[in-house]
Amino acid sequence: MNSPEKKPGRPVRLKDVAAHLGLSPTTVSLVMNRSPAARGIPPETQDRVRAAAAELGYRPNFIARSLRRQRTFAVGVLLPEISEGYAAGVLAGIEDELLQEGYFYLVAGHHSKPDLFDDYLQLLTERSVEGLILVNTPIDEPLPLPAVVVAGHRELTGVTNVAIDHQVAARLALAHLAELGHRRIAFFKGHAHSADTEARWQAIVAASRELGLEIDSRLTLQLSGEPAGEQFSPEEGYREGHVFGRKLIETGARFTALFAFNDISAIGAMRALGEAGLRIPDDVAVVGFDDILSAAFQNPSLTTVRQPLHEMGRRAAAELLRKLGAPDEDSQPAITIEPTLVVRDSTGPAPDRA
Amino acid sequence: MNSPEKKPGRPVRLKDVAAHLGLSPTTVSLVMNRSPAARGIPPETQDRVRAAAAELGYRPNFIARSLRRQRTFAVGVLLPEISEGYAAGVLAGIEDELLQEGYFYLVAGHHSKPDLFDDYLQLLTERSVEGLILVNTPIDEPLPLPAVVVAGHRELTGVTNVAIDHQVAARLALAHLAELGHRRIAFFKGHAHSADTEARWQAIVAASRELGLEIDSRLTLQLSGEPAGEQFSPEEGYREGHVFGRKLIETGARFTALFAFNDISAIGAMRALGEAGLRIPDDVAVVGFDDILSAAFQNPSLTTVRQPLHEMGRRAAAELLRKLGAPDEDSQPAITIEPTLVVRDSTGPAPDRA
DNA sequence: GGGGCTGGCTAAATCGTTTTAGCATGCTAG
DNA sequence: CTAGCATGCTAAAACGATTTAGCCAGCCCC
Repeated sequence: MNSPEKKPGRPVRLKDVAAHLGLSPTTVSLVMNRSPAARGIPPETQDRVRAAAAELGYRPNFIARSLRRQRTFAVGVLLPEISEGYAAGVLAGIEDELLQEGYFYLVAGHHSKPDLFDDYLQLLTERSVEGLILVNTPIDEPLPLPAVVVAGHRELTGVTNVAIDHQVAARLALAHLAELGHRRIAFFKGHAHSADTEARWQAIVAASRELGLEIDSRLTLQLSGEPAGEQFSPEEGYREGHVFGRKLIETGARFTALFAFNDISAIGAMRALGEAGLRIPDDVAVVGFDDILSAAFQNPSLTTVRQPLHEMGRRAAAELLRKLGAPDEDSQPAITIEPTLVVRDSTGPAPDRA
Repeated sequence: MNSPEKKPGRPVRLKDVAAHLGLSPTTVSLVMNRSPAARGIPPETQDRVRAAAAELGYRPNFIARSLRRQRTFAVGVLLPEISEGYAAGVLAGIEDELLQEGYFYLVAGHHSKPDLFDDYLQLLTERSVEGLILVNTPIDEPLPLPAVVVAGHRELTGVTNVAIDHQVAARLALAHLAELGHRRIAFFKGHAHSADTEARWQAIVAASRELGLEIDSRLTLQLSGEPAGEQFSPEEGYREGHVFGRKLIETGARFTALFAFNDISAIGAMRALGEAGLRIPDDVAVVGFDDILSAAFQNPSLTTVRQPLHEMGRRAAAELLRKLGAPDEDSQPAITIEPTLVVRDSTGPAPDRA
């Protein structure tokens, strides 16, 4: 009733509409596309064309159109693994932006295998995607298409890198702790293979200086993490957090707060601290990073720095579309996104507030 | 060095290869596609063609090929929201299967808005996807393409529904509890809008009968959950679990175990029970459903029924491809997947084991 | 020496659009 | 009366492949 013609017989083509009206395909095409060349076609005819198209249920064939116009309105997305949380969050943002702008995207998960990575790059270009978004995907060669990288590991000329603003992240977390009176803060550094590790640590060092905090190297533990290319396992991270929580206590150095590299290790550490008889947040305050789903469900719930994954995806997609629209302008090398601090129950006043 | 020609100048077309060899495009095409009609072309020429293609870096244009062959090797995926955990898990499975078989997919997240849903269906068909996979997406009209549904809400003729085997799920959980000596078990039923609610409850009733367990209606609470179409919020679910955990205690009816509808509500309930001074698993055993990431990180870690989301996605994709390959055979109306029980620390022997 | 066959290829149509170049027709202006 | 110019359309060539229908040369055989 609501849609005029839904015989699934076979799709109506431009030619059918033209024949039905006794006009040429050219005319119908011009009208349907509101082409400037349709200037010469009187409004009355235009209405007839549109009416017929609607009546017959004409839908232009995107494939044919793509071939002719050399535009696919599709971009390729490369990521390690869809169900990974980080990638899914970013992808959701990418999707929102792209669909809104009339684009679709093709996704390929390379599971961190470099050879698959190249294969998929091939397949995507074969399918004529117009640009690429790489999420958490290391790449050294220059890319054959306009590209934007989220959490890029390396700087590539002409490729925009969308990343979190580590300065802000570090300041948010440390200012929060400092304000609560914490002076002796322990840190988990990221594993060496992660792109974020070094930048974040530099930011922490800088923010500490600003706030007049001293960093005790005995209280700075580096997560070993998974070797690059291995299967990402959250449980591993949790276990390591647990082990490192114990290690912290064993150092004997006094600390009243912990800023972990991510929520997973923070949760592991909370468990270890609890087992050692320390109360959170009364004896030790804990701040995580990422704001994964579990963070809110911990006991106590975890204060953490939230990465706005959705927005990072959106911005990455928007920047790519901008590039596609204006290929000649040179693009900014980086877009940094401001994280936010989600204060929950794992942080409170320092016990030795003097 | 490894790839002969990577001038990004402009892509090499079939015609270029033909010209370079002094042959016709036809010949090159026949050879490249290993078409049966290439029978008449001597191996020597075939080798020359392939060598030239490799040398020039020829990659067939998928768009042109799709237009001519009326095959896109692409399917459309409709889901509520990518970053939703459930959907992401299923999508990862879909992806694995499809990429392996040389297909790509276009995803559209409709955010549970029925009008968006129809729009995207249009857009996907316009892009000539060959089939559809709907994840957790309600639909009443028949679909214009071969389709497979994951967690379908309704039966549709010709559409295969991939779903978890609720019988097995209920038996796994209840047998585990019964074996530990639990007789008085509380239940959280799903909200009325969920497709799984009714099927699962029926299965629970049946399994209880098999195991000789009685269901106490006072201990059976129905989650109100989000109204259909609202934003899915895990925190809501957690809060509701918390409230319902308290309600259970307030009923005054004795129970030694809880089988929740999902992990989120189980986690909320665990918190409430703990706050009421009950120890888990010593006083009350708790079983969840889904095995979300957080389940493993709870204290105590949560025993739960795991839905093999990845496999459900794989099976859905495989079934769709089968349909595409053999459109005439009638397909099975349903594929049920066996869940597994992940035993962790939230379950133990019943306190009143007599 | 001519019909038929085989081997090795190719011309041309086709998929469903977009787009460039231009054709009638009628009116206006000089 | 005719050049010029709108007006309203269309023919045909793309886009880059696949596929059908055949062409031509040479050879065999009777």
